[in-house]
Amino acid sequence: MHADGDRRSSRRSTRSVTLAEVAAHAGVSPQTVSRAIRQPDVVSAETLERVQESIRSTGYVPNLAASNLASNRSRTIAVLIPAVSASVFAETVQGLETVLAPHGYHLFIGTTEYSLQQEEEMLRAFLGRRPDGVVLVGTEHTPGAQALLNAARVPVVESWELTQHPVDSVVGFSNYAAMSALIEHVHALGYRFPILAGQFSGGDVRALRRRAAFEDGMRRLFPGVPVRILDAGSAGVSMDAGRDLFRQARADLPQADVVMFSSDVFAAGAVLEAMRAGVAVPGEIGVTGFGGFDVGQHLVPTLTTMLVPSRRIGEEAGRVLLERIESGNRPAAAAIVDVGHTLVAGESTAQQ
Amino acid sequence: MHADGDRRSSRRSTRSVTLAEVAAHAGVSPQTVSRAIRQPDVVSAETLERVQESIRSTGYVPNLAASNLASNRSRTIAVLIPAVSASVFAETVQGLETVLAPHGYHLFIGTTEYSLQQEEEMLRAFLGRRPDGVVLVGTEHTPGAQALLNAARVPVVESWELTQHPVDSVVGFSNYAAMSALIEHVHALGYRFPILAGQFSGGDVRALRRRAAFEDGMRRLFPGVPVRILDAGSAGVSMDAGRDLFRQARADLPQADVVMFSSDVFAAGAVLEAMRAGVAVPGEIGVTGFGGFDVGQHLVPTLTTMLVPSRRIGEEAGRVLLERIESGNRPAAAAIVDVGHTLVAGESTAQQ
DNA sequence: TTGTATGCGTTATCAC
DNA sequence: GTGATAACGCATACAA
Repeated sequence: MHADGDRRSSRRSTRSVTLAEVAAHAGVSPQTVSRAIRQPDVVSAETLERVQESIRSTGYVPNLAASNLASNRSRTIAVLIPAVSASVFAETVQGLETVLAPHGYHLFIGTTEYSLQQEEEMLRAFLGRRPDGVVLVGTEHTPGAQALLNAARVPVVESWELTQHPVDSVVGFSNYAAMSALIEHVHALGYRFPILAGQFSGGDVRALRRRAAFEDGMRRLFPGVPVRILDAGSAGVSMDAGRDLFRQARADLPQADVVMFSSDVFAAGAVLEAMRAGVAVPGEIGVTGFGGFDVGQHLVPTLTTMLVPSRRIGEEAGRVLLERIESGNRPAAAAIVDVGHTLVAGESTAQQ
Repeated sequence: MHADGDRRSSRRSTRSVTLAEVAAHAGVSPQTVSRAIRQPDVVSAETLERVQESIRSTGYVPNLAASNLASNRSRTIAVLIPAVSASVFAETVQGLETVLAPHGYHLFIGTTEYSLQQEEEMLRAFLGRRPDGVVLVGTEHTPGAQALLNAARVPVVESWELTQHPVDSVVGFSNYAAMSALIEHVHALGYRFPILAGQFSGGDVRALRRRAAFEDGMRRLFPGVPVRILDAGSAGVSMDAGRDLFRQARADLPQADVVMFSSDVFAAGAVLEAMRAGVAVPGEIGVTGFGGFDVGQHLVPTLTTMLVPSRRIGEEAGRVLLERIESGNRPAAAAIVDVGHTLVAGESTAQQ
């Protein structure tokens, strides 16, 4: 036993104000200060006033690491996305933040750069923070990541895809169904030789799903037509790459009458390249995108695309997490939320 | 005193593996496990091997909240930006992440929605996490926020602006100088009646700096020419708003021969609206943007703009933080880093 | 309504 | 090279 109240300088490194100091200042016990903060209505009015005054004058900021340790709740959500600078995921993060911040949850953001291996590593590091929830992009993970998630006993929301067997819950849409709907639209317009262009070797699993839908759609709707796919490699999703893909399509596959891009970013680059090169879209060749980005709807011609509710994915994921957390994470609450997708019939394709 | 090693169920809520359990499994003391993780070279080879094996087989994930509490280091950086979905700040976050993640620092992201009041509130909440560093956007903060920052005794990097008197360090560029350079370029091209269009009532302090530079530039370079500014209100920065601003400019200020937008997003919307409306840019009217976004350089015509190194701001901020943290945050290390800006003379303006 | 005792999982200190 | 012990700052259970 030792005398308390004084500062033994042995370990003390921060000079930040502690709850105990506020208590001393207010002439009450630490417990009362804690209560005054977290359940103000349980404390008498005078005491509350005195404590609040002490908090103000001492400049007390509660140490959430200590709170976390003691209460085993971190009020933290770990979010792993392929890249922050990819605007679609930024929208999702914004959606999460909008829903979670008002409830006192803060977001840890990490980027995987489309690598499942890196996802596992970041996950391991993030789980050390004992988050109250985890949000991932995609439904594919390394066995190691799966094991970590299962062991963590924390609500997990996978996103941007759908599966009947999520780790826990999932909020997204079917990339396969969305791309299928798009190629059906192209077929209905009377196009005869669609090709797919995009980036399929950078680790983006969802792009691969869309490619599979294109391939299956070709065989189903365009029997006899060769299935042609242009791959930008792993150069990154940029308008520059879209421009290059479009040039390549014109040069190597002149028979194609519509180029379906795996992202609006590529498609926008293509439409602008077409304009610069004097190629009429949709007159000479049709173009479709994927994503429903702002820029596509302002282009001349506007883009035919598949609109994906990026922000809503974040909002729904946030709601699912809150529900799971509040409910004490009982298994029954697991959810599969399909946010759907919307075909946008723009001017970059036309009835043939 | 009590017997250790067994689990008293009274408080225990997590069933996650603890360091002590790993120690028991390996037949060593907890301290040795801790060392094996953090200073592997201090532990004997056999012990190290045994501990690592125990970590693997138990699935141990260190609790960083406890580590934080004991070591008084959180390996956490608090980042407050106006909005995640604004791509420029997402780039900055990406830059921060790139530099900091390899050093084991994780990012807490919060959004202020361009409100200084909200910045203060989020800051208060974030400081409770005891971050090892703080990154803010802008050099203007509420007195309350200033007080919090000073009391926190943590490296702080302000960004996206410059000042001679930062709270601590600052990484950015002069919005005033950048806009001044742009209007000088417009003047050199022979334009006679520039107007400014953008959003100046949404709380974006940096946009106000640019507006001030425009106003001063007008008086200096275009004496006698009325200073006209179109404000989009607080509707948000979107291509839609850019389109509307352009229409308004054509309708209300037909004498203007160049519209200077406060963001490339507005300018891109304007250029595309001009195309749709059959207005020749730069033939009938010139357009400039601000930011140097990807889309602007692919438009037809390409955008005359001021390129801002968003990502580099994040990278430099990360480096400054690392340096400050490693050096024990001694005041001498404070830095003022000017990342500069680059004029991009595009096709949307022409010699008159 | 308020106070006391104790544990949360880790690291720092110091002894061996 | 390894271990025992005492913090770190707060929240929970229980007592008063």
